[in-house]
Amino acid sequence: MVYRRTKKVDQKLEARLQAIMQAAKEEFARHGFYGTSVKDIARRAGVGIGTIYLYLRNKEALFTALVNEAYEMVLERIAQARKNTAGGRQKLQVSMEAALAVLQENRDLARVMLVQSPAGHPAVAEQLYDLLRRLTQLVEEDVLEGIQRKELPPQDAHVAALAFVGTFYQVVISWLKEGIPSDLTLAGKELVAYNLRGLGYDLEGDIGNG
Amino acid sequence: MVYRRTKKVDQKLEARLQAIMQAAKEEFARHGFYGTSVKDIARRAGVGIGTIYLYLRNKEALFTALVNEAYEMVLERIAQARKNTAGGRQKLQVSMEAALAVLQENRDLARVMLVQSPAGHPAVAEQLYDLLRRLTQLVEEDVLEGIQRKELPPQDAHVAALAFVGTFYQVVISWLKEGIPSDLTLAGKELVAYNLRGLGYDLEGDIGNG
Amino acid sequence: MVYRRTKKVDQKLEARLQAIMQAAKEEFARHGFYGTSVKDIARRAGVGIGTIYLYLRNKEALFTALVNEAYEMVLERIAQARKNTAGGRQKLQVSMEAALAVLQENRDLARVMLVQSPAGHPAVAEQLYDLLRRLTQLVEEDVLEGIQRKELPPQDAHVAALAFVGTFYQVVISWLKEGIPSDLTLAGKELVAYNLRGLGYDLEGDIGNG
Amino acid sequence: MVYRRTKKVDQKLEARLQAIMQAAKEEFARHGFYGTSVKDIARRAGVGIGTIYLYLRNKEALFTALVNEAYEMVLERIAQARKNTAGGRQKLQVSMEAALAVLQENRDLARVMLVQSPAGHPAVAEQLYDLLRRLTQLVEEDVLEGIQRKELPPQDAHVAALAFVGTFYQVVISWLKEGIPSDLTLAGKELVAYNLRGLGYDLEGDIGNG
DNA sequence: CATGAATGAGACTTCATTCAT
DNA sequence: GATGAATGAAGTCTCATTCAT
Repeated sequence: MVYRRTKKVDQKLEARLQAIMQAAKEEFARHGFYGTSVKDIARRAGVGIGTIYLYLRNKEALFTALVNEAYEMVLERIAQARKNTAGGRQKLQVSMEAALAVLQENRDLARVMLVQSPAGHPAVAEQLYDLLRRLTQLVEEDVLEGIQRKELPPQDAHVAALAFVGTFYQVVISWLKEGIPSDLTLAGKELVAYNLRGLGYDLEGDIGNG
Repeated sequence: MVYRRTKKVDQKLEARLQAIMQAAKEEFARHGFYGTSVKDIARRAGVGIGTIYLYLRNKEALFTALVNEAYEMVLERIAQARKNTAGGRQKLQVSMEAALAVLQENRDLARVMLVQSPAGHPAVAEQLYDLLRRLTQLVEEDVLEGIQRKELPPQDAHVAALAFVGTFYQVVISWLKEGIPSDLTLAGKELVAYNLRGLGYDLEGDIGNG
Repeated sequence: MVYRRTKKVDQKLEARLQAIMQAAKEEFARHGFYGTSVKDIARRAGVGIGTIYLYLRNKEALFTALVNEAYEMVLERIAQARKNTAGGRQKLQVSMEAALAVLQENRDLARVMLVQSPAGHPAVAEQLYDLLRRLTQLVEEDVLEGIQRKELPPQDAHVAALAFVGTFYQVVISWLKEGIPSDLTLAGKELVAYNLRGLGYDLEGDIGNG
Repeated sequence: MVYRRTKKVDQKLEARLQAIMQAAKEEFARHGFYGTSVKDIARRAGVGIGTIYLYLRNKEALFTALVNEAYEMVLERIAQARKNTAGGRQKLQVSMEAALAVLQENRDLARVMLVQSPAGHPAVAEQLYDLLRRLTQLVEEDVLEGIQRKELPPQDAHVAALAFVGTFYQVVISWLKEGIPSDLTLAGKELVAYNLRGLGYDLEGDIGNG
């Protein structure tokens, strides 16, 4: 009798993987990479230790997978938002809002990626920096475009982009660690203004129109 | 003659402590807290393992001491700079310049504190956040003062302060990890402009005067 | 089929725990607490080092468990013997015999408890003294009863009880360390006579009847 | 100029050795062999660590020396007492009293020898057993003599001697650890009676005459 | 003679990963 | 597929002993 991979079996496997990922997310978010043992994750996921190794190569791969999940989630959400938007300034604005929204919706994942990630294996930390690099690049392109169109004064676009991303990073970290600001979306409005001003956009009379 | 604590002996002890701290700084900067073993540090410092424990209580204390060194260096340098300066905007400007200068002069220490610190024991990571908190508070006070004096438009001073600090954090991280911008002091000029604009200062005609 | 806790598995686990306890018993009996490393025990038990920590919290717990085992064995055996006996003198007599019998049957355990125990952690040494205290108290009660019934002359019951217990302690130690007397049970007969006389019982014509 | 070993120098050396021995006595008495570090002893003696090694080969030798001191003190005191005494029974009696007296006068030393000694290196523990062996032998000879003279009933003299010594051992341990009996000399009277009766001496009308 | 800084062997313990069931 | 008992490498830290000062 041949073993047949039925849809039901597939679903069960998928569910199990999700349970593991969810458990890992919660444990890593709270105790970091080194403070979390594989046993902890297995217990929380309600599976055996060995089972985890059926789904993930090792502990580092598990951590990497989570960071990657957050990574792609953020980028995709931003891409989605930009697709339906035209104009450098608008693009920047919707990007910021999208990023904050997705992080607010996935607090544990955000914590893993932004707070705990640097604590993991260097290779894992690299992922976070890669994300920040891509975000920075995105912003840099918009800034360059703005400069070209004379919407923005001449400036070092790379430094500006880093500063831009940095404002978000810091606010999100504070939100994750201190709970302040309590509402990321609200704080986002302020951030948008800060950064657009910072870049040199003329906001006369239209703050908050976005 | 009995063993006497001569000036020469004292110097040697001090030198040895410095050798250990320096070795630790380099190892931690490169491999992080968990990626560095006490043995590694001992070897690099050219001392026995046990020797390290004559100077520091344990591995965590060694790490803490380094972060603390950076911490105090940064704060003191900023305090010094502010002491001889009047005016909210000027104070912010010299603070930024002082912070960047001291970090540029102590790259390994900066790396330990900013990049590797979150990876250490939670207690150690807390130190970094404490520094960032204090810097944020400093900025927040200046911002509030600016708003009161009508030099700045009304805004959420806390979010603004976080954003302000975030721009520096991100630029410094990039400098530490990518080497870009290559010159922190130069980038500082851009950052100053970005943040003063972001806060809402009117920079007409005087960008770069600081 | 999933991993199931079958009877066979349980037996194996129990056997392994016993192997570890037995190995520890032998090593501790010969080399004491500080003279025995966990590695030694693991090697003798034929298991990995880490395995020991699956069964016992740490080295001290392993030692404590052994002393406790001996402790309870002795007390239970004495309680058993006294349950079926009436009369102060008879109770003392069967207690002595029971104690000697159980020690003779568990030589390594006796060695761990009586010879090596004081060498372990202070907390562990305390267990031995606790046992001796309880035995002394038991005897003291019997002595007081005998005095009340005028079967014994007035005397310091506590000192008498200590002396009583001391005779056994010393003989057992000699047996453990020198092998003399070779037969504890036989020596017991002499000890019984010695102590009953010492306490002041009138043994005229009935020595050895017990 | 030749260095001359004056009496004054000799005295100073002797005093230093005594300070070390005294410090060691106190530390070992309280914390045992493994619980006491050479540094502890040096600090208490008010000398440098290295100085200890000028007087004693190593830590074990220091401990051994102390046990030996107690050892010889006890034996010598007993010998002294027996020298001026005739008669088996009297000899036993004065021996007991001498032993208790010397222990009472040297509580720390007693603690090192009786309580902490088994905790030290096996070689050190051996010394204690050696002392007990010699005491036992002494008693055994007296008992044999008593039997020969028909002052004592026939019995296993070795077991009797062990029992005899054991009563003292236990009472002294209790005194050292619990402080009960509070007065060793007083308890000694009871012990003497216990043991003489235990051996089979006829004490009619003369208890306490010794 | 005296000192105490320096050393490193060795002890305990943890935990990621494997594999027989 | 699923499990968790078993493993042992590797890490941190202690402390008896040495030796330059």
